[in-house]
Amino acid sequence: MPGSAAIELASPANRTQITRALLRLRELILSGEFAPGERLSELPLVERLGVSRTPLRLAFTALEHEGLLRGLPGGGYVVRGFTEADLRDAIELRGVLEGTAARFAAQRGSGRDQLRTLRTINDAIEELVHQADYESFENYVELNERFHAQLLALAHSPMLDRALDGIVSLPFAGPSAAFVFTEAELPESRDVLIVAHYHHRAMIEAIARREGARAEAIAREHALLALRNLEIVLSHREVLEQLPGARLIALRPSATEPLT
Amino acid sequence: MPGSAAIELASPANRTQITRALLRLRELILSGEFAPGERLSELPLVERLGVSRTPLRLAFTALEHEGLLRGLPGGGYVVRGFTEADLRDAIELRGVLEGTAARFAAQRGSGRDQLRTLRTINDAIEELVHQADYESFENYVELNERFHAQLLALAHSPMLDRALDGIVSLPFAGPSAAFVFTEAELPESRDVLIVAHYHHRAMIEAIARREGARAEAIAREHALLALRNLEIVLSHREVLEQLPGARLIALRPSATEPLT
DNA sequence: GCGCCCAAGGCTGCATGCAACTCAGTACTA
DNA sequence: TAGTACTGAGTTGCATGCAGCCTTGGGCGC
Repeated sequence: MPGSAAIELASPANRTQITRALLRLRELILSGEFAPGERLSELPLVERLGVSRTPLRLAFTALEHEGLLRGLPGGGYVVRGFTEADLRDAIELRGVLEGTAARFAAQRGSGRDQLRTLRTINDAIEELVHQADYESFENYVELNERFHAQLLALAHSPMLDRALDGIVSLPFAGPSAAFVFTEAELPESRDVLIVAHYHHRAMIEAIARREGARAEAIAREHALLALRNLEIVLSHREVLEQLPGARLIALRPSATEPLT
Repeated sequence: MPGSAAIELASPANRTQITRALLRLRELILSGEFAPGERLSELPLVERLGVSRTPLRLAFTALEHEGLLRGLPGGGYVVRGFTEADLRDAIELRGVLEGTAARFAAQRGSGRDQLRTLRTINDAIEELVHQADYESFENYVELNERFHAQLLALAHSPMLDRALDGIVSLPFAGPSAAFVFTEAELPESRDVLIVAHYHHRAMIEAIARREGARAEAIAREHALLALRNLEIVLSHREVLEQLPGARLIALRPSATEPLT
């Protein structure tokens, strides 16, 4: 579940009623339990989630800032829907921001051992790229997330962390979200992983050589790879269903099943 | 007060107790009433703001997401401080995102009349650039904000809006924040306005010609202008005081007044 | 004298009652 | 028939009481 661990913000302590409500509610929304635009009333959810209205409201506001809910002028919240254009923009924005992270990393080039960590992660990825079993894939996703997290760490910019959080918290915009289709063993899957791994290597090289502009360009192109994945997913409806929050996406009429 | 109107999010209706608490509390924080790292307790603020604990807490969470407060693991909130590096990064990130907005505008080039609106705003700015009185300056700031808002509108990207909101909501990162020093009539002020206006014109031209890369580069450089302003402000402590949220900034020792 | 433990105060997390607001449906009037 | 005003249900906004947590200070034991 990408993005679920993104905005923890741990404002009040964890394992509170707020956290309970937040996790459960986010799960319900991403599972498509509510239709986009549907209003979420407090009282029905109170008994459904087993928390009282106060923490539930705080969970609402958290989800609003996270982008999954939208506040109504007269009070109350509705589930937010996304268009295909939103998905594309979110992914491209992630590319822009990760590109900035890569550039910062190259320009500032502080942590020598931090860069080594990045290399270590990527070496581990290399061993998985050519494997086809499901477990390897799960490991790949895990390592891929760590790679991107480490890249961000190399940038040494809390402000950049914040900005990227706002994008990655969306269910489909994380660095691994679009890989879901690989699970379905679509034929295009293998090559994408190889290219992605090449991007990682090139990025590391550019950062090590302090080639900021190149590092930025590669990171952007790397995200566009996810965009390509998304196009594939959008054209395979049976795979799309596995994408978290798929029910929140308003498909273009052309991609929609005919009205029966 | 840049950024104060940024995240309205109008979640619950306006003119509520939450809004009252939010506006007043933000004002108090930006005015430097609380030191960075200082803990904000609910009860003292309840009597000070005249609202009860419930809306106050919601205001806390809003300010946390806005970036002015930080939640403690054990509960409670502290005022967040910023380093000079944070300021620089925030401004540079605004440049990156506004650059993306300009590129989107160039690539998508939808609204012909929207672009005309941008031109109209900039024509109005042109008449003010060479005036020196205070009223003109206020109008300039107003028009400058509108220019940047309109540029964002041209991008037609709600996701981009969101990302930029997260940056601009910071008190010193808005497109006009660094212009405060002009009020103090520092000698460098005039030329900056002229260059900024040139950037605006070049941006419009690039967008009209669908030159995405150029539009992006100009917008980035345009933000770096604010960065230069910031450097000037940071070296004039008497002007710095006028920057909203100045008391939240941890100055480098070199720029700090000697320990007396 | 130093360190640990205990207790008390203060603070936040949570639940719930009350009030005000919004919206929908209906009936009445022009 | 169309428009308006009213009423009612449902919902959210707000305040406050209570309970549990963390912190801090003092006292006691080693």
